[in-house]
Amino acid sequence: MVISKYIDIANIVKQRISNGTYQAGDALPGQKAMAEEFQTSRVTIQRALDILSSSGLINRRQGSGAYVSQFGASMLDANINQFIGTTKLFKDKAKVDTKTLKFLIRLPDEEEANKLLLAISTPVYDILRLRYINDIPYSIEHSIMPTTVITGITEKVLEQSIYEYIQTKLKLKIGSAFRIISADKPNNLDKKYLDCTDTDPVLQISQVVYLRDGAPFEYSHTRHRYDQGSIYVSHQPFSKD
Amino acid sequence: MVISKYIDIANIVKQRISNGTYQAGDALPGQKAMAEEFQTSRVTIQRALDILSSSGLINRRQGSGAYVSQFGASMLDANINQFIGTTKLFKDKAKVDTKTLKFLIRLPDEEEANKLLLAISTPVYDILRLRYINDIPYSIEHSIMPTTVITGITEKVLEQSIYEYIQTKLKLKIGSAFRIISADKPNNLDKKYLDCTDTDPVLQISQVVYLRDGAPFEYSHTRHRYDQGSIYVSHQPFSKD
DNA sequence: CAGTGGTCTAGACCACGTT
DNA sequence: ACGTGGTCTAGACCACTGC
Repeated sequence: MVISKYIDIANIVKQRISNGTYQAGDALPGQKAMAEEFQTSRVTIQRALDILSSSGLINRRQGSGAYVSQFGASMLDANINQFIGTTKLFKDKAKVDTKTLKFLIRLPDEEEANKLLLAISTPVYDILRLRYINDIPYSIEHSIMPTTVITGITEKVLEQSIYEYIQTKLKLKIGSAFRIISADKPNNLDKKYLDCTDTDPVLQISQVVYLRDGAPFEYSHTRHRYDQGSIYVSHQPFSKD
Repeated sequence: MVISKYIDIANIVKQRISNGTYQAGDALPGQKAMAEEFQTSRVTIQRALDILSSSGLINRRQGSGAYVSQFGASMLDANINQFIGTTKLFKDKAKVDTKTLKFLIRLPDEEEANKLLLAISTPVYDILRLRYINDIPYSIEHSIMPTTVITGITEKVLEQSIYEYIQTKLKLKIGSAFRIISADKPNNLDKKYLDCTDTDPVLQISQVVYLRDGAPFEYSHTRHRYDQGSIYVSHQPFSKD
C-alpha cells in the first residue's frame, strides 16, 4: 500500500480502464466482489469509486451497477480541470520556453491585497512572463504572489516552473483554485508579444489559487491568442439535486 | 430528514455559514461534537463535510480542524460550475427572453453522432435560440439533442427552459458535463444577432451533457459577446497528490 | 501528549433495477 | 424476489497539529 487503501484501489481500477481490462460501457465487478478481491470492506470500495466517479471515469446506477463512462479512456490523458502550471502541462510533449518580462517586489494595490487576503503593507512579487510552446508565443502570464507565503523566488525559478518550486522546494500543498474565464480584445502587450492584430481575440483566465490550508498564494491573469488553446472543464454532480 | 442524513447536515451547515453563525476563517465544531449534535456517527459527519469541501466552502486540516473558507460566503450565491440553463441562471434576477431562430428534426452529421453516441440514422433536434437578458442580446445557443432520449419538444418548451422540461416533465436526472471554452472571432450570426463588430470577440462554450446513467443528451455551442458574461470555475482536489 | 481529523471494518438496513 | 448500490453505525487505530 502506497498511500491509502481506497486511493490505491482507485488507481488500480483506473489502470484497468486505461489498459482496456474494463472497456467503455462495461459494468465493473460488483462492490461485494471487489471487496473480496482487494481484501477490504465494501465501504472502502465505495470510497475508491467516489474518486472515479468524481473524475468522470464511471457512472453509478443504484440497483444496477457501476459502468465505465464512454469518456473513460479519452479522459485519462485529457488535461481537464488542471491548475498546474504551463510547464507541467506540456511536459514531455513540447518544448516550453519562458521569457521573464518583469520581475520585481512591490506593495500590492487594493484589489490585489483583497484577493490575496493581505495587508497593503505586505510586499508581493509582481511577475510578468511570456511562454513559448515549440517556439510559438503561447501566453502572457501576470502573477502576483505574497512574499510571506512564497519565499525565495529567483530569476532561475521563473525560467522553470513556479508550481514545481512551490511543491518540491517549499513543500507546500496546493488546494483549490477559482477561475474566471473570459474573452477580451487584445491590449498592447498582446499585440506586441502574442502577435495579435486588432481582430484577434484573447482568451483570459484570471485565477486565485489557494494552498490546502486555505491561504491564497497566487492571483494571476493569463492571456492566450484565441487560436492557441482552449479550456477543458468537467462538471460532476456531488449531491443529488 | 428530507433526503439523506449527510446531505441534510451539509445543508444545515451551509445555512449556518450563510447566515453568519460560522464566519469565514472560523473553525467548525469538531466532528465528535457535530456527531453528538446531529445524533449520528462521525462517518456520517465526514460525508457531510465531503460535500462542503468539494464545493469549496471549507478547508480541512488533519490534526487541526475544518475551517470556513474565506470564499465561503461569497461562494454561496456565485453561479460556479453551473451547467443549468440560461433561464434558471437568471431566475428572479433578470428578465429572460428567448427567440427561436431554428427548430427542426434531421439526421446528425458524423461529429454530432459521435459526440452523442448515436447511429447516424437516429434523428436529432437541431435548435438555434437567441437569448435576451433585460432586452439585451445575451447569447446564441445551438443545441443538438437525440430525439430518442429527449422526447416531445415543442416550440412552447423552447421558449421556456429545456432543462426544466427534462427534469420535471421527462423526470430525467442530469449527470455530468464536459465543456470546452474558447475565444473566437465573430461569425455572421454573431454580427447579426449579438451586434458584434469585427473587433468584438466572442466567448464560446461547447459542451456535451450527460444524464446520470451516462447517456449524452445535448451537444451544444453557446456564444456570448465578450462583454456579456464570463465563466466561473472552481477546482477542488479530490485525492492527495 | 492530548485532541483533531483520516482511514478502515463488519454488519445492517434501505432504495432501486432487473427479471 | 433477488441482486445491485446507497446509507448508516459504533468502534478502532493511525497521522497530524499544536500546546
